[in-house]
Amino acid sequence: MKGGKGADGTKSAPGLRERSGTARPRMADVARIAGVSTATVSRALRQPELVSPEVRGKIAAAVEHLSYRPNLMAGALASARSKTIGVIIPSMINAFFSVTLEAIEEGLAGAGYQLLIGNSHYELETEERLITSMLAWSPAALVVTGCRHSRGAMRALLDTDVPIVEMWELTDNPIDTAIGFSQRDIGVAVARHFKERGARRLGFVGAMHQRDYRADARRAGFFETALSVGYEAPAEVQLPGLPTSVRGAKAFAELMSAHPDVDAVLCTNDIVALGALFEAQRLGWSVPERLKICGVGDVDFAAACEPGLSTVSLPRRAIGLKIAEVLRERIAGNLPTGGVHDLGFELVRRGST
Amino acid sequence: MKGGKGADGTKSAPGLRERSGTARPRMADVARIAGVSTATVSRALRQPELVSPEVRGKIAAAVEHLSYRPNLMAGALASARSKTIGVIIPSMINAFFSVTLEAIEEGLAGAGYQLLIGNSHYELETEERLITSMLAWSPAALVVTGCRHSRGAMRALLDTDVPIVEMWELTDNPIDTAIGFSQRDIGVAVARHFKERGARRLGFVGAMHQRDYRADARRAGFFETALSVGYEAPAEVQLPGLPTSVRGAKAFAELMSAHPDVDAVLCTNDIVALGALFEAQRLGWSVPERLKICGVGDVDFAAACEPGLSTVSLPRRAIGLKIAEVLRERIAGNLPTGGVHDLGFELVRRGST
DNA sequence: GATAGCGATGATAGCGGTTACATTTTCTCG
DNA sequence: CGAGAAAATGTAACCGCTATCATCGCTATC
Repeated sequence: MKGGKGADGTKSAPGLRERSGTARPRMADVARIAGVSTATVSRALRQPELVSPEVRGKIAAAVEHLSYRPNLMAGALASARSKTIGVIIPSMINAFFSVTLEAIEEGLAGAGYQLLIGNSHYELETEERLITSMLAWSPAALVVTGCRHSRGAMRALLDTDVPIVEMWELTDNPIDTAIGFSQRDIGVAVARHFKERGARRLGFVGAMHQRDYRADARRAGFFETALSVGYEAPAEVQLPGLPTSVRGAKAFAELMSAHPDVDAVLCTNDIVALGALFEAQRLGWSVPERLKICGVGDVDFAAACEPGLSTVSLPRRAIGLKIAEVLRERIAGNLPTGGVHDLGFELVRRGST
Repeated sequence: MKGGKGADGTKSAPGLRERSGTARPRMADVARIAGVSTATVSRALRQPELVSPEVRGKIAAAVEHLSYRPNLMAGALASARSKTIGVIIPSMINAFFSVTLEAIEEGLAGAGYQLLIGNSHYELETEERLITSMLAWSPAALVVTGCRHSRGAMRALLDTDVPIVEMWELTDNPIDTAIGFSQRDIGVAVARHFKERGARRLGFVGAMHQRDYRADARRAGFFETALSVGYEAPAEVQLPGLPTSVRGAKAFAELMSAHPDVDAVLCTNDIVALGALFEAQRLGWSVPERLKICGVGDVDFAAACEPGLSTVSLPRRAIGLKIAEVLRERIAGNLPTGGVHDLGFELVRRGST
């Protein structure tokens, strides 16, 4: 029964290491019952081909009988490697990262890996803390979001033998392996798209200006391209706080009232864009005729609204699967060298542009 | 520099346990430099008040100098407890669980805990596998979603001393602690709400009928209450596969074409409901006059669309914070006994009903 | 028939900490 | 000032498993 339930009055002296009635079986117990040494049990469990079928059978029976589960920490300590993958993302709420996370998990769970997840909250210092504390678990690999890190984090990442993957961004100079796409080029592509669609004056709704530097890269690409194809600098407004639809709607309204000549708006992500889209409808601007709206992310939802939201589809799932693939190779030792994998993105044109 | 980068031609024999140039410092190194025993170092690190300030200073200096990080696995093995919290959720993509996850993390990260996350994909067998493998890490606590488990999982959960929290659901008979709300009552509340609003004939759009039994409990509450307040059994359609907006729109259209008399629809969640809402607009049904639509979850987005989506707001964040709170107490040993915490939900009426 | 070769298994030293217990140092106070 | 208690530190036995190396039969080889 559950320990710790006070009702029985058993005051368990804190700190006293007591084995409750049925102790969790150890490998030694299995070995004893099967009549072999622990070394053989260990082998039978991790490299069965080294053990004779007969003994293997006895061990399996003992394991079954005791319902033995190896203590992974002991194993990890002894072998100096654990079946754990550390993943650091800047936000758990952001559905984009969740999809990537799920894909990593799918690609690796079968091989018995567990995901150790950390949330950096878009803060480089928090990321550094997480990196060092995750490395203290000797994970089989560590996945971080982005290619920009604090000095301390950089040192820790370069200094370890754990395979490192930087995701959701590209760089010429990866610590080890980078898997993602060019954030900047997204801005470029949308600006060009607006041009093609005949927009006259561009606008931009951003968020977390100083913290989310990936979003900032998109913005930079958008602004530079706008200028280079003949626009004046896009009108801009930044959301206070996290990007939500409600805030997006409000910010969009401000943008349009300050710059009524704007006729094409890029929003930092789809959530914001959808807020803007609805606000536009409420305000009576016809989309896409009078006003074009484009988001980033291609959330499930963008395809369902009316008009459909044009957006940039990101390889969120592909990133995760690729990470899993690379990591499997990497851990198996086949792929000693890192590299950069550009998974691209896709501008999905729907009704809103 | 990074190990494993092939360029230098160093073929590192696999399996050979080699220390790269600068070995990771061990506690013994710190002890030597500080001129004390490892026991003292260990104490200085985890119960500083037991060590004299002077020695503490020397140790801190040595730690700093070597940039020593304790090997958490060794510590966990020796102390039979790890600063790890296992959390099993049925889906990582589902934003609801993500919010709870983030809240758990927020409430616990400060205390140095790491989240070990598993995805059960709404499968009880997968959950069982995850439970046993997570328990093999001796986590400080284990959080599972829901109160229904396979026999094997149940046995494992009852048999361990690790504190267990069942979340997102209530039960009269928790394994240890349950923190959530009544799924069934949500269905009840929405049925009553429709009645109050004068609906004549109810409809229901569901998903994952056989897998997501929590959604099923909502459905049951809705159907039973519908009957008990005088409706005939709601017209129903089930989505094939995961609940998405696009599928929701389609299923909703089917429902309405098969049962044109339906004038109030409960959708299993907001994503589906929003698909339905837009489809309704496309089809020219006026909302809420001709047709009322209600979702579940209160996603950010539900407040932004036009008309606003009526929905049931779930205590997603509150659940996570409560879990963190209970766990902190629990781990500190103050709160030996479990219990059931009903965090309730709230029907949020917006324009769509 | 002695020897090498090979597969299967056992013995055992760690992995890097934690902690019960022993020991030493420092107070406290009659 | 010395005894006893309290505080600070050291000693060493684990935690439970992995991995190296030694050992033990047996068969293949000359």
